[in-house]
Amino acid sequence: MNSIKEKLKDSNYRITGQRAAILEVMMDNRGKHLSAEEVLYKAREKMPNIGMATVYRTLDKLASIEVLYKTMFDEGRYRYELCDEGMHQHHHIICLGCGNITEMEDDLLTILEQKIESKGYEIIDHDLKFYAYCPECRYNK
Amino acid sequence: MNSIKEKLKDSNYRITGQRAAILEVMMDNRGKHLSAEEVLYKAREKMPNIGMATVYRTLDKLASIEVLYKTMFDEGRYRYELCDEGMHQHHHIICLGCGNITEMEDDLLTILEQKIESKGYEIIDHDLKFYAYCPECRYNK
DNA sequence: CTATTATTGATAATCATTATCAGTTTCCTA
DNA sequence: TAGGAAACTGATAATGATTATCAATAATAG
Repeated sequence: MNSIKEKLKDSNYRITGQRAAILEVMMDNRGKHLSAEEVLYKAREKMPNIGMATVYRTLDKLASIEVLYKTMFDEGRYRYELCDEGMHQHHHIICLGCGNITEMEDDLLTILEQKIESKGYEIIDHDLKFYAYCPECRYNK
Repeated sequence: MNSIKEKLKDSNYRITGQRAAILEVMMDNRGKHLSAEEVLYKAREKMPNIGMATVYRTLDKLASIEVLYKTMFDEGRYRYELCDEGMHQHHHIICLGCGNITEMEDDLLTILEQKIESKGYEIIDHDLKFYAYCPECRYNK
């Protein structure tokens, strides 16, 4: 939580009411993957006049200083989640039935990364998604 | 190559001039990841009047019978590539410098998948991307 | 307190993709 | 082989998410 404030200060980023509201929304929804539209509606509960342009701008800004993580889950729109510490090695499981996204921690990819780096690449990040049926949807198929 | 024709027949899929052109484009560009727009322009070299709606329709149809593979690389648009045999276990390395996408074969994910399945999930597919600097871009940074 | 600068919301613009629809082609069957 | 049902096409309009524009407002440094 501290480290978020540090990141904000480090990037001479003016903390306004709307930005605080958006940050609050993201912190209230730790672990969830919200679309810009979802953030807009939730933020309007705290600040009714907030506009969608502000939401997009703020989310992108927060992603650029690594307070948020911005990903596209093959559905044609971006989703945002709060960057936790230890967030580096986390993967997503997307349920093909209900669409829910859950996370798993793991660190098995280092072997693969070493393989790639031995070919001269410098790896910055990775992104691993599993498409699956969750226990419930599997049962109801 | 045969298996493509089989897939087409199996899905009572009418093979027209435009579809042949699009398939040709994809086969000429084996291993590349083309956007719909790129396919359109390349297909127009073979058939000048082909329309973009046809390209989208055909690409999606080919993806649905697993002749093509449709993915989104975090840039807001879909890309298509020919499904090779043994395509199942292949991952993408996206260069953050030049944007080139290369592939690697591997099979280390089965361990992870077993872990997830032991929790009751049924895994259908996965998608692993590495964001990196390729040897050349790394050198010129 | 005031000038500079960043931020905001409304709106229009953009970009990729999808839907619509009338005209055309293909295929099946009589 | 003709004729009709069904699939396919291209042009165009519509959609949905995101980005750009711009005048008005708010925050900050001096």
